[in-house]
Amino acid sequence: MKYEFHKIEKKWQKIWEEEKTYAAVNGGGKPKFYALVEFPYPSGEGLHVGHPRPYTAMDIVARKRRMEGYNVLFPIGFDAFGLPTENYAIKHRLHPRTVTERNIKRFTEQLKTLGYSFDWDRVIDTTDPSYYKWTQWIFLKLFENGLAYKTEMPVNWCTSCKCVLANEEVVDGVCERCGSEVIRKEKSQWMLGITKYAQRLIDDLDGLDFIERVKTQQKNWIGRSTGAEVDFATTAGDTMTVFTTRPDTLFGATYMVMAPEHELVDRWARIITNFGEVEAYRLEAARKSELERTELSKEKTGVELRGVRAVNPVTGAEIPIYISDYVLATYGTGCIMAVPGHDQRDWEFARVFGLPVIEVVKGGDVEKAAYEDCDEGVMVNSGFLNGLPVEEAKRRMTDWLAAKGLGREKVNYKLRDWVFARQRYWGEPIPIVICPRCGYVPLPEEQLPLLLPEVESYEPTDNGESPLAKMRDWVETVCPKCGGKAERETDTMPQWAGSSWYFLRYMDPRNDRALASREALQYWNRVDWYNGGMEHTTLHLLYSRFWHKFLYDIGVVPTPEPYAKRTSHGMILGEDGQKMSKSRGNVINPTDIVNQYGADTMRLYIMFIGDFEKAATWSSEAVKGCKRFLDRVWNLGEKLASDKSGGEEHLKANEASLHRTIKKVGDDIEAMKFNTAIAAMMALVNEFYEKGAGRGDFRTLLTLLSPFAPHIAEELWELMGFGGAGLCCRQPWPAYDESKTVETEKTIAIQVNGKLKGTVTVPADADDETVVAAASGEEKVKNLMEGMELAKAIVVKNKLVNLILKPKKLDNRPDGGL
RNA sequence: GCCGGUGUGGCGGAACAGGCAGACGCAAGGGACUUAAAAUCCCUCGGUGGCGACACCAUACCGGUUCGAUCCCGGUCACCGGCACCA
Repeated sequence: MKYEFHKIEKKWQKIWEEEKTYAAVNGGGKPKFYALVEFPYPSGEGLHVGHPRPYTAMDIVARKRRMEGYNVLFPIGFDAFGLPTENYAIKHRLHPRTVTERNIKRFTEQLKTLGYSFDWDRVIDTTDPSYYKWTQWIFLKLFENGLAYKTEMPVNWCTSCKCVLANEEVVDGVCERCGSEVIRKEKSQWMLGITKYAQRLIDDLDGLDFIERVKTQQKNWIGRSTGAEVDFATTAGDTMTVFTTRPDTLFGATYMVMAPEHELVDRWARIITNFGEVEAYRLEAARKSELERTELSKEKTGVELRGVRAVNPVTGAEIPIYISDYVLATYGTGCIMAVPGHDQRDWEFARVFGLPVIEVVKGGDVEKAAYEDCDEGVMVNSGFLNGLPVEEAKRRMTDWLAAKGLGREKVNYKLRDWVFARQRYWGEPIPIVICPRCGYVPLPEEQLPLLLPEVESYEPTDNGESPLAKMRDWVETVCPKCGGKAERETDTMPQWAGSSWYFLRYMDPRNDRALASREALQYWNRVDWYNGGMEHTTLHLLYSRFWHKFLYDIGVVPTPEPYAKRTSHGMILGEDGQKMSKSRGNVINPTDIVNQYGADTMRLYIMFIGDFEKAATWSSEAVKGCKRFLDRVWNLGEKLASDKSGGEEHLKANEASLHRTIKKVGDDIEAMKFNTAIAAMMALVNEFYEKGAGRGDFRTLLTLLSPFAPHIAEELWELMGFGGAGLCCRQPWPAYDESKTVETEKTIAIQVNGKLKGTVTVPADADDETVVAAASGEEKVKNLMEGMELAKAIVVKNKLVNLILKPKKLDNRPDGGL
């Protein structure tokens, strides 16, 4: 009989579905384990070969945990709001709902052919009103707690999507999604106060089992820096407060710079004698897109504000004030003290405008470049700081400023609040009513979900308003507070909203009274192991940690952190080593591979392809190797099945390898070294072919293989008649005996003077004398020892012996020869 | 520029508390079985020299520590990822 994977895979998928083999139960005596993968965006292209890599990996982990006796929750769902669907719907004159349903159906079918052990009873869809009701509910809670607010501010505006973007969505000055130009636009926006959580988002990383690069990337993104705020008096009477990480260099501050947008510029409009010139510069800066602003960063530009000067609080000197776009309005206080001697940007600006450069830290040559080093160098030209090292000077100056009431210690973050509104249709409506008398009024909870209205056209508008704004009978409503005429908020939430809490919904997906019951939240507690892409580190992963902390603070969830462990997989590249894309024509469709070789081969290959954490290049040729391996397993199984003894004997010859393989496969799964786990099983099968195998040996192999290739494992399990009606995936994970993983004899390497000369077989754990004697007895070593004596022997137990030889002293020669 | 990471056969990749470099697989070559092909099975497979048992050179490059270095240390080069005028 041939290995008919099509028939076998369909058969077992049907059985698992009917038996609900992998359904999780909320409660019971077993310990719980929550394994999570990032739920897919159901795009029109269907499943991508990038999906099966993390999904198969976590499926293997989930299956192993079940065999180890855990009650496993391994859910899946769909993150279905979003622009591609909406754009596709517009183009084909369909409703986004229709498109979404069709895509979800297709994704579901494709995922099912891969035999994942998802709990299909818990599937969620973020666009389902019974789901987004709770997304809206969380928004109301954020609003209630002052963490959702609306403000007028410059935002990133994608010219093609006609929609604002979060800072995290702007990459290299262009839209992360469509690659179009992003410009700055002044707009009234809903914001979420993630910056209030900045410190906790850094601190709590310490207790988590996240891979290191995720932690550092999040820390860098949040970008904490400590320094001081310093107040500068001005001749206009207003105080200019700046943030600096180098208060020690205050004596070297020779001028000030403000962001062009800074409000003080407006306030001083009448005092500034060259206001026309200033306005012109401001207009020019505002017109620049993100891209231009970063690209044109070569030469510093700016305009002095004539008529106003600032006073350096330590020197008492009056110094000029400039505006320049190298100072960001959104960081710190929007203005800086410039220390051209010790900040390269200030140095460049000073050179363009011929401003004085004062050296206040000795060690560099401020004529040639700014000297920024903090570790070496002592203070000069700095009054009471002279002679101090930099770190000490920072402390002294901060204390001095605090004592005088001119400054204070300050921590700043690069992280900015989260722009939480999109001017598009296919997203969660924001449940807020704008009342001319009461302001922003939250919708009462009982009115949730606030449904998306049926709209004729989803076309984005050019004036920056959501398509919902055109739905007058939806927009016009009454104020829940005063009952007067009012309007609904017409922006929708960004795609990141639904995915910021989805893992909680899986715990209790059909609950209509809460996002999940208290018991369910308590029971599943938090995700034990979450695997996902590095590209989500500063977006989804950070956002969802923020939401979770908020939910913890208001007593909804029992833990301050949502994920105990986070790992990440590398990308699958096309056969040409390039990122897969339609335009390159190098896209691999996993369903094609399943049809040609079967799901088990697909699963095995995607895990065997290389180091899980690194990018890997797809090879259509190499897939065959995994298929051959399964063929060999199948053929061996058939042969053994014909033995009707029904016994489960083990061959003594396989004992050590078998125990070693159990250990290796188990350890490798935990370390996500799936490629070497598979290699170990391949080696074991090769050994079975050489030495033969007992039915018991094969039984163990099947249990090890079943998380990787579950269909063939079940079929052979049944064919062999193991475990009666019990499925292979219900068997306990095999145990190994450490003492049996060691061989009784070891082949060790012989080195002479550090060079490999051969090998010798000795009993395991043989002592040094035995090893040296055995090595010295080897023919080749004997020859090399001719005329030499053994100076030293280094023995590494069970591994190697190194004999250090040197020429024999001719000690019978008479001294001096006299 | 800053912060991470990675450089190993024709290819994907193993081996890292310093201890036989190249597991496992792909491709390639040879052989067996076939009328033939596919499939399967067996053998070879880092480089150079030699008929040969063998010798020498090889883990991006240069140096160091060590009995011994792909691994540790110093320097150089290349590639990948993240951040990027964050004061």
